Amino acid sequence: MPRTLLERPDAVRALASVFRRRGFESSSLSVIQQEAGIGRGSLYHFFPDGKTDMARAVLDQVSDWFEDEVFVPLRSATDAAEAVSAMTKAVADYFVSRENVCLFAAMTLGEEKETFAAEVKAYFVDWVDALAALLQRGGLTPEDAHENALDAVAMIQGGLIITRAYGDESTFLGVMERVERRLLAQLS
Amino acid sequence: MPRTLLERPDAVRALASVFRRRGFESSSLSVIQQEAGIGRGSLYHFFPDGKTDMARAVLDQVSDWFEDEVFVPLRSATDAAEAVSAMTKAVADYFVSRENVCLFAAMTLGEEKETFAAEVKAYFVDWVDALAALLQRGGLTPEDAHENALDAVAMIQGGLIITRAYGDESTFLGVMERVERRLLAQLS
DNA sequence: GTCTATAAAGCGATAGAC
DNA sequence: GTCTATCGCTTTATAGAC
Repeated sequence: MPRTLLERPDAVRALASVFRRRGFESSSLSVIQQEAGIGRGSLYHFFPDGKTDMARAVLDQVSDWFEDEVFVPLRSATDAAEAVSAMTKAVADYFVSRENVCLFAAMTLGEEKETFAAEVKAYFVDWVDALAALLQRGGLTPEDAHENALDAVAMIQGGLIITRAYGDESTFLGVMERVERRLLAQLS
Repeated sequence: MPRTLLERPDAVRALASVFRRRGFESSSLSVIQQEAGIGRGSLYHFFPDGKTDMARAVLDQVSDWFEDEVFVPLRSATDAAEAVSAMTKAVADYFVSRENVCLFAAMTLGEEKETFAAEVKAYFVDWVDALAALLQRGGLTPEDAHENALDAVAMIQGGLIITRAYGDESTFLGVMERVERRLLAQLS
């Protein structure tokens, strides 16, 4: 008899957690089976093309979250300062609750980097461009807006790396505070 | 007869190049053998404990380079502004000539992250602390110095990620320019 | 939709000749 | 110091019962 009946989105969430904790390449199917609590049969039922399919589904889910919770709010905001604060808060909460790992950043290294190069590029382009457009609406020149947006996203991503190296979550929160402060300073 | 007689440092350099291009976990011994041009027998002669030994040797070599070319100059500098410019130039040249990959950052994810956690932490602590001490000598408060140092290293590391995602080297050079400019602005 | 058993390939590591 | 052959194990993926 089946252990548990699963919805695909639940499976994707469980996979994402395993990939964040162990990395994509060292998450073997045996490990995934154990740590996600999903049998091999179910995995290949939901993801017929195997591990690559699982990675794609996970990246899609992360991408959807950022689209809804970060990029759309940035694009539709009228108050630039308010939108900057909302973004830094949403992003800080997101990564703190997800092992301080950005799966798109992880995909810029290793085996699967060519496979997902287009998706990874789109993620960062969408983020930087949405933030840059907001900063421009807040009064910055196109060049300043783009540079400040790119630097902010870079600082967030680098902050995740250093936070994992330090093993100290407050490091990331400090970085996020200063990202917010620096962006707000540009708007005033 | 032996194909080529190799010195260990040459082998380490070749390994580093393979690890940067393919990542540690997807560099199988067959791949290493082919791309580094070192036979299996030689690899286990130089690195008796296998892949972990190879990774340790590569990280040690990177660490030595940063110690000599970045950390020591930062610690011994008297002119803070000059030292900031020297650091950003050295670091920019280094990563541009090495596939825009920081192997220590790569080791914050995946299989071997526990194995090298201490070395990885030491690398980032040494870098941030050496830069913070310099900024403090340049007139910043201890708190401001440490925050600005950490943010600079984070921006560099995040800049590498976005540069790989964009597939465009000039992105990294732009980030490095602005890291330099921001640090110099603090010193004036 | 989930299970177990198994196939085929690749893995890291070792041994022993040269 | 380098080579090749090989061991034992794990890997991804598949097949077929339930």
